Amino acid sequence: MRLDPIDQRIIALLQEDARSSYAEIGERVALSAPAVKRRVDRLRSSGVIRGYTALVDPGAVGWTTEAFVELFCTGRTSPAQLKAAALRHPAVVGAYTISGEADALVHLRAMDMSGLEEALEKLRAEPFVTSTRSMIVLSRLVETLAPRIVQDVGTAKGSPAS
Amino acid sequence: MRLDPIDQRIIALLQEDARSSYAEIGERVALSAPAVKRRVDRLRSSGVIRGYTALVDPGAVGWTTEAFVELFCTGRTSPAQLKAAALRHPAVVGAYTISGEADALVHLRAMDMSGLEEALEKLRAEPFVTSTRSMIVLSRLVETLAPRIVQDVGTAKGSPAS
DNA sequence: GATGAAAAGACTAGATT
DNA sequence: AATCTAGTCTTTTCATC
Repeated sequence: MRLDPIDQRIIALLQEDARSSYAEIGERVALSAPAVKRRVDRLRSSGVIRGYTALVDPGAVGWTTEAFVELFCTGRTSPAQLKAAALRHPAVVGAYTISGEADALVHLRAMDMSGLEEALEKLRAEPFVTSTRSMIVLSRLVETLAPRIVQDVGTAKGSPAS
Repeated sequence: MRLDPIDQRIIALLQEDARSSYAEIGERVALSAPAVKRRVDRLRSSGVIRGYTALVDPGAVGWTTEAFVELFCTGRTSPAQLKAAALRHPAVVGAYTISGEADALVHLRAMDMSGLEEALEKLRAEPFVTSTRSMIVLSRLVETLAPRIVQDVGTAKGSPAS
């Protein structure tokens, strides 16, 4: 799907505040509210915008412990298999197949250290996991929950505009 | 700040769809719309809800390449120093101090491999970085952009409710 | 094909009970 | 916390470019 500059600005505005009104957005992109709504509807149905979410302070809701775990797997473990396993474990908030020594990297979040330990234990019990290497998060320095949109299409070379 | 079960359900509903109306939420938690708004306002001003954002498919906006990079730093590099550096680099979408061999883990997102390379190069140029170890993401299997809320306070032991 | 204008219905936000 | 009310927003329809 092709995104024109107005689409991009609308997406950026919705990333900043997903609850802003169409009228508000329209004001900033010089379009009427219905026109904005039509574009947003199209962006949603085409999958560019997957949804809207509230950004919640993990600590405030009791989610204080997290870790990144490198997974070493048996010979031929498929990404689909890994994905299915990741989805089975509710503590998994991110999972990626990666290059390098390990086969996958899993991002775990738990309420406390014992919860993390329990989640890790369950993960290690997966039949295809041969070993793991854990990196416990000591402090979260930065976390951009939504991918920032490219502001300058074609000119940017790997660095998102602020 | 204390969250009662209704607060938690409201948060969960807003995480599912940050654009749902107060009336809609009120229906599902058996409260009037104004009552829901008051609670949401309180959650926002107390910092439990930090904001609302649109979830955008990174690929759809040209953000196709990512990596996790372990940072090895000089003797005494402070978390504050790391954080400041991370914020200077727009490709950094996540940064954590960690236990284990490395001192920090940085999550990078770029438009393509050359963008990633460039971002990595800049990161390595930071004076406190002695070496790095990169894990290029081959495929994103799972990514829960918002931390899931605990549904059963006190009973859950490290695993978020679905 | 996309935009703007207008109208009906729904929602928000503040005051009151 | 619910109700009420005025003002605003959303959403559909329709005409226009």
